[in-house]
Amino acid sequence: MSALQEIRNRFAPVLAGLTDDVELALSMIRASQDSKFGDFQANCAMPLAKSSGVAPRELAQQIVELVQLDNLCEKVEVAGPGFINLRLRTDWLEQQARAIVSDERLGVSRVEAKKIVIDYSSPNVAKPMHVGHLRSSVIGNCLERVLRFVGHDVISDNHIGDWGTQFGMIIYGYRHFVDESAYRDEPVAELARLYRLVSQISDYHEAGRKLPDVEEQIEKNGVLITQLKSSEDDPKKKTKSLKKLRSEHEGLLETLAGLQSKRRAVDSDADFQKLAIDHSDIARLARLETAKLHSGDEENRALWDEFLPECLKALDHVYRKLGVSFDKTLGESFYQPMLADVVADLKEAGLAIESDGAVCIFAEGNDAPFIVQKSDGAYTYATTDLATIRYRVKVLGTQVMYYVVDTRQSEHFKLLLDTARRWGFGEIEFQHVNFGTVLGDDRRPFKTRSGDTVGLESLLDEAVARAHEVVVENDPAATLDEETRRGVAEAVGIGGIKYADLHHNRESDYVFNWDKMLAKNGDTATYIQYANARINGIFRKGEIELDALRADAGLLRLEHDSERGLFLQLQSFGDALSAVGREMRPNMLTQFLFETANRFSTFYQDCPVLKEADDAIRSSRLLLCDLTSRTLTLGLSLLGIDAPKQM
RNA sequence: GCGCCCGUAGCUCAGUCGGAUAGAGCAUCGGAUUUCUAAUCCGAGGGUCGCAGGUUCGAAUCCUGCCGGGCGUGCCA
Repeated sequence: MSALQEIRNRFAPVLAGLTDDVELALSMIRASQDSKFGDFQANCAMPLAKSSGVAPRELAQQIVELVQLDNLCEKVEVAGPGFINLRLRTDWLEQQARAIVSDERLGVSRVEAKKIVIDYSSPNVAKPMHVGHLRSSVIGNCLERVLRFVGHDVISDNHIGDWGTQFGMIIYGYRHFVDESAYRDEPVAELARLYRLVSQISDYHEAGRKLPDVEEQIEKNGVLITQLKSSEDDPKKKTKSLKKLRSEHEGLLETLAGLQSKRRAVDSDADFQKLAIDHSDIARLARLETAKLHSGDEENRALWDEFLPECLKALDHVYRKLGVSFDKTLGESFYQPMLADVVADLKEAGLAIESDGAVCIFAEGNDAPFIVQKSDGAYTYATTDLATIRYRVKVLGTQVMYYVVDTRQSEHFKLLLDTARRWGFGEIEFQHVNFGTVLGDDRRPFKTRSGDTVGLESLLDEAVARAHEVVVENDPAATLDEETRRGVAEAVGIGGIKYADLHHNRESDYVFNWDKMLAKNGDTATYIQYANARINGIFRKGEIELDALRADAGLLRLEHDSERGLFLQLQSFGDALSAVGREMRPNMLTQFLFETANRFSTFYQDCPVLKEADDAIRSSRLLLCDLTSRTLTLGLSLLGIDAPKQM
């Protein structure tokens, strides 16, 4: 049990006599932000004073006198308007260490288990994964690990898009453009090429159709701007409309550039151009192939059966590099047979009605409908999502569902979850665990120089390659062999990418920056990994037997400020993890680990370990090192990051 | 038009059920090393928390208005 939990337990009976909402009052006991106020502070006296009619400081004093803290805290002060400042007795802290040293879970207790499905990553198969899939995969995987560690019964589910329009495109491509030998050698690469080819031709024609429109709009827009400039409107209003028009203008120019580049990609190559012209109706025909697949056409179904395993293999390849795996991979195709029944059920329940030929669900206070069947009879992802919810609850027995999905889909999830509640799943706890966009230096969504989305696999490879350079640079004496170096590069590279993502508040957009994520200093994975490597360096150099050390461990001695500060941090590991699980925020774990590594580095500077002459102090420090290493290693592993023993 | 989100140090960001003098990293400047790995440590400077009101003992945090930016918005997922 952490010190914070212990303090809260001591306060609970006293606060129960003062308020109905003890939990709320207890949540106001927290670690002090400044050590001069002690280790912990209770801020509950001020708000409680209001209802009880006693002066806050006086109430704080009364609470202090009633709470049984004798063996726990050394001094208790009432300060300011009614803060209660607590400082732990060092001998109490030293006692705690015993329990943690012998506990594999490092003193982190388990919560009451809930059956949770966490839905993340969810790429479309047959298209290469890109940087947009990074956040969902990394955040989702971290939360999965944390939730499981704190004791929940977790199922991770990769809800892949394996039944969508991309298969029509691949089928069309396969029928017309396949390179047989390339397909035999590397089916996935060939399928990806076919997908890209078909979408390029399709985009080419679409761009051709749209170009005149966009050009016309730009012209109109230009005229509007000129007119507005010379108009006699209220100047404030004028500036505002002008600004809006200009930003629209910029948007249009960007669209125009995009369309022109799609045209150029084809026109610049005479053969390609000819091919495109020969397949001018490609978009419609590809859609037709999709429709045939969905309506049970045998040939298309056979092709789908042939392609899908290859696509899954390609995904696995990336997931292996990323260190991510799933309990289930139940994609759109899995739910496809259930969709008709879902719509029928929704209609019967009186939730879904027909509107403009589509079957829609309207939510109160929302204009946009939730469309579960399009006017052409096809189902949508909304239908699939509802079928998924029903399956997860009825078949898997799920109590909690988390969706780790881009924040731009908030509207969809709002409607989905509202519908689910009205459909009879009101008892289920749903949360859209939303996240922001990965941006480039230009603050636009992260793209390559040529404007393409960044492939996830190449991104990971580049991270490892860059990390390898850093490893070599930092090991001029070549004390590490090449295999070790590669292992470190992998841990540092992949870890760097993951950490950069996880240490931001997940709801914020963030700017992708190579130098920062692989930097040796600062709030990075490397810094934390390095702290751990140094600890293991001590063990290696001192030839320390860890099992023996733990077995005949004496008391931890926390005499030096940096020893005490480090252990105080270590014993709050469980507090950090429960915060992550409660808020679904991995950055609360990265923050904990950074702070831990930081305090270790200070301790390392201040307190010699192997060189310490006093045996008791020496072994106490070794034990502290061991606890730190175990905490860092476990903490990093919950982020999905490796912790090399040497680097 | 409507809806949602954001605006914190030169830069990148924490700060989420209101709490003490608003924090970190980078960058800048200064200091520490015959090292238990300097991929380190210690210190300094740097802020009208977009603006203006309001609620409160107390506001970066809650409410209102304004300014600036992003995203979404009926048959794509």
